[in-house]
Amino acid sequence: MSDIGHNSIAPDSNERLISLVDRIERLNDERKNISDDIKDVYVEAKSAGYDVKVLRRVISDRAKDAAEVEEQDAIRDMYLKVVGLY
Amino acid sequence: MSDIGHNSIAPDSNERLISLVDRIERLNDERKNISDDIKDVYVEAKSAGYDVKVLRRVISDRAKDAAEVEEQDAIRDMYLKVVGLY
Amino acid sequence: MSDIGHNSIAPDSNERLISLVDRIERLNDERKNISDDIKDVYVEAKSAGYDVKVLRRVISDRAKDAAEVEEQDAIRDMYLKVVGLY
Amino acid sequence: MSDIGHNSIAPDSNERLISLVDRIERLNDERKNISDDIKDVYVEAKSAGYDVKVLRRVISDRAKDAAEVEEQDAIRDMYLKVVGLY
DNA sequence: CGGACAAGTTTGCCAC
DNA sequence: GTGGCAAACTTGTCCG
Repeated sequence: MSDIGHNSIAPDSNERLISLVDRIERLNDERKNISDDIKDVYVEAKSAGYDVKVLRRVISDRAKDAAEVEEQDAIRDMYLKVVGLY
Repeated sequence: MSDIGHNSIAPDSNERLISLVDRIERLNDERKNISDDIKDVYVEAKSAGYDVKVLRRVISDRAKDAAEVEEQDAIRDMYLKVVGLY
Repeated sequence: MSDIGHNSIAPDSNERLISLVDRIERLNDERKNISDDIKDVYVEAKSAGYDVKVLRRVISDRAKDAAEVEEQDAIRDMYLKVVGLY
Repeated sequence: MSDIGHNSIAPDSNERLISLVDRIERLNDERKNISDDIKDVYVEAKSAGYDVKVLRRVISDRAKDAAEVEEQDAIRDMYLKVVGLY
């Protein structure tokens, strides 16, 4: 009886599994390299005198749509108005 | 010859070391419990309809002094003005 | 229409928000105090001649070992589930 | 006096800031594409009948095992240093 | 919506 | 003592 349909261990072949693992691991490596590149750019920004923390926030804001950013800012203002900023 | 002053392994006694480890581990546990309590309060806030993400931001703002919050907001506004918010 | 369920801004009352903020800030303070206590114990350990870096490692290892037990059980269960030996 | 070194707001020029933001956003996009590719491979693995959760575990374990080698060396060095056996 | 995974922030350590 | 580096912990996001 075939394993297919039983959520089994080795539905196809060992080679298939090895291939999948290799591909994922390779992609993970690529992604990590890009993350390192991003880190480098932030270091460069810092060297140029920019405020990295704020820069991250700006990047994050641009990733959302403008409406959402403005709404969250508005909520924040309301909360701060209620509890005060001390 | 005494071990003291040699940055040695067992400067005093095993009991002393065990006591230190126990105390630290107990404090770590307590700290974790408080972290869990904090998490619970945020869950409660969410249930009450508050925006948890913004709430975290407000707590964080209040932990800093007002001047710093305003300065970071100002920098953010400048950056966004330069690159735009799209 | 009620704001509840819409990720609203001021769902209940100012008092509720103030209460939540106070509780979180109080818990944050408690947690910080415990962190300071932990720091103190490490200082004491150092005074007693222990190597703090190694001591941190020991604490960390013991915590991981404890976590590892459940972890290993989870892995075993997962693998056994796949193998089909319930 | 120059702003550089003061965590300044606009240390160089608008073009510089725009360039930095563009580069980061481009890298973020690349990284997201790779993440999507990884996702696709997992979907393919699932289609082939593999248990994705277990597969993730295997990938994770292999990464940890690799890291563990250096880690163990570091621990050994640390402990040996304390024992005084250089 | 809850739990796994990734990102970001903070904290402690070390070199200067 | 300070500032950069590394690691721990917290927070946010995404998938099931």
